[in-house]
Amino acid sequence: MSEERKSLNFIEQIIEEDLANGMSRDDLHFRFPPEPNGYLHIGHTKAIGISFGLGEYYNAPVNLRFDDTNPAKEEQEYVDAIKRDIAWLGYQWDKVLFSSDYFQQLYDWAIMLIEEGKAYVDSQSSEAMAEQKGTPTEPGVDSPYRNRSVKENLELFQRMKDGEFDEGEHILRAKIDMQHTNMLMRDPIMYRVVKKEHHRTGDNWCIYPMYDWTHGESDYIEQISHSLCSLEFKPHRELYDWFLDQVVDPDKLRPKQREFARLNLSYTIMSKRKLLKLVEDGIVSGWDDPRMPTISGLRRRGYTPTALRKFVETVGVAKRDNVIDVSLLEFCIREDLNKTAPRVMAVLNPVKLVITNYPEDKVEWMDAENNQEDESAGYRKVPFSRELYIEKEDFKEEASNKFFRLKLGGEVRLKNAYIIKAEDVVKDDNGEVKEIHCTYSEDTSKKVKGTLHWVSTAHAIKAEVREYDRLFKDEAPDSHQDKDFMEFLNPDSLKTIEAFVEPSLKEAKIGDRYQFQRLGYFNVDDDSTSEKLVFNKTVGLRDTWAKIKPQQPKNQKPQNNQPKRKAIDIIKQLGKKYTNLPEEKRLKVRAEILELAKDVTYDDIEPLFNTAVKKAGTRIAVTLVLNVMLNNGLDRNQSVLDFLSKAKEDKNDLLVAEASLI
RNA sequence: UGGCCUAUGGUGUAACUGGCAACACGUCUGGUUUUGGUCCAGAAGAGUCUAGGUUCGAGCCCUAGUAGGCCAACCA
Repeated sequence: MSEERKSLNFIEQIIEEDLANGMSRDDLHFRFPPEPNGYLHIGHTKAIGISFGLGEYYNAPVNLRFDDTNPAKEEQEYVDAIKRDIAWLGYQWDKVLFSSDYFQQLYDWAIMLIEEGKAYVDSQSSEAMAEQKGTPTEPGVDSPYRNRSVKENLELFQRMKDGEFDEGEHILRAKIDMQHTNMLMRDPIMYRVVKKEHHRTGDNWCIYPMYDWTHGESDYIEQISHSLCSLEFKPHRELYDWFLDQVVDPDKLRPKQREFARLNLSYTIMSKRKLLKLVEDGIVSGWDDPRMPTISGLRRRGYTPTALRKFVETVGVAKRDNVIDVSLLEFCIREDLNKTAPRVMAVLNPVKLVITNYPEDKVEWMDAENNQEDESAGYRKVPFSRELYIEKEDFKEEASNKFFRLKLGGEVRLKNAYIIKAEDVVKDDNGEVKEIHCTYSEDTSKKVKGTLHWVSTAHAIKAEVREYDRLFKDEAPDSHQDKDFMEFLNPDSLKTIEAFVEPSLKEAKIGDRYQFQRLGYFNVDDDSTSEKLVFNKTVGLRDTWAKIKPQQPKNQKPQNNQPKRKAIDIIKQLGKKYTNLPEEKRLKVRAEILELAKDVTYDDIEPLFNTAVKKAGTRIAVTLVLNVMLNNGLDRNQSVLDFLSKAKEDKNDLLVAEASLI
């Protein structure tokens, strides 16, 4: 059987087209080019997934190339973190490369451009040049230095390289067109003087190439076939191609830049600059704070590579701006963890439960299934005794039938143990429930609606649990022109809880992931020690109870009661397609129109008498409506008669037939 | 007084390149269940930004609008 044809995204289509037009599969070569000036975030995961995913699919090499042309911002720490994150996601690069590897080649090409009269040294202030550059709506003007002699340019550029000038004194520009509609083509800067130590080349260079001059040529040097980047680089493509034109050997592969829409996630920010601010201001504990959308943050939070890869795959690749709902990310991590995470019991907000008819010093070790989704996961033992902790929210003195947890006089099952019945409560001076007294029955076969998790007070281990909420209160915190994203910070994004967990967790190691039954997925945080267990809440379980709980407000979405569409609008829409429907469906639509016609007024229908002759479908619909209306006593005025007589002479048989019925 | 890109249920992506608008998330029912989880069955929700045009037939092609995004760093 032929496998179901998976639809290709537009980039895959471009590649398939190239292949069909004679490009060899062996020529496919991709790259991921991060600047080592920050940590990778979930948005990068999409870019990584695209290029590395293509590499996996076509079995083509993918280079990891650090775009390190700005020594002022780039650091080794970031290089290491980026490599760690990509490897953790499970992708394998072919070579680790650096744009700085190509500084000499780039310099040689620059000399060539100067000699060909296609580049010149400009010696104005950046302000003066900005002025001359014009605006998107106004053309720029030529620099007074634009026509320096080749000899002078060569000499000045040499002296720039030799460190004879300070930063800002001279720059090298490509000579293209100051009137160009694309501002990037208005004599873009190729080199600037920067007197800073570079993390790899040290002080070998005092001049550094700009992004545009570097990127395409690096792709060409590495023979990258498809250079994929995000949409904001679209205008750069023209310049990318211009620079390539200057150096490309027609016998060699010429790289192609294509752009896709970057990933945006609701309630989060994705700018490295802004994420850095959160780190520097101490809003979060670091780049890997579990609330951060960084890959390292998500890893620490308990996300898995599988879930992240599934997520970017599900999100798709296209060219329009998008905001993905965090619920999709949460779905992906739950889906993975549901299959893999061992179940354990933990009580986050405890209240004491005393089983009055259970012997004081008795302990039973109950069998508990580790993961009902995975038979090979096996069983463990959990201690049961007279005094337990259960969740406060799992008990109410009285509650409606909808609440099928524990209430006075009611019965519930204790997971992996017995069925209990609440008999009494002990309260403190403030009226808070301190203890729930209950009795148990050894008959576990009985049907009860609710099942609670619990831990034995004598055996429970104390653990710190960190529960996270979104970092920002706004759906799109950095999209407000008038407000800074920092204004939307959620002050309650971290909640630290003292919890009780079952004793089997004593052996839990950093990074281990669990499902705390009925609560959510948790993993052991890096801060955890043998003395003090620390858990992160990765994500809660889907909670349908939480959705029905708010009994009073019932704040339904207002959109739900959207006004009904007007009958005539539905008829117009049905009519539009009428003539190309198969007969069976057409008859159904016909009946529908006749029904809707009862709600149509003459004022609704009158303007449609002028429908173009070609729109047979719409005119049939009008005819059907008229039939109903005339039967209901509508006056046969001249407009109606004209419309009908024209309809009877139409070349469309269906229309003639309907008109003749009147 | 510009250039380029984009426009399909609440969200994201499809629609074999012109033939009854599909899938996932989310939402809502019902069933199973020692997790109000999972799983299973089902439903609602768009008529494809607008107006013209081409065509037997348009979400796909053409024209003109409208809306949103990107472009004026010696950043990438």
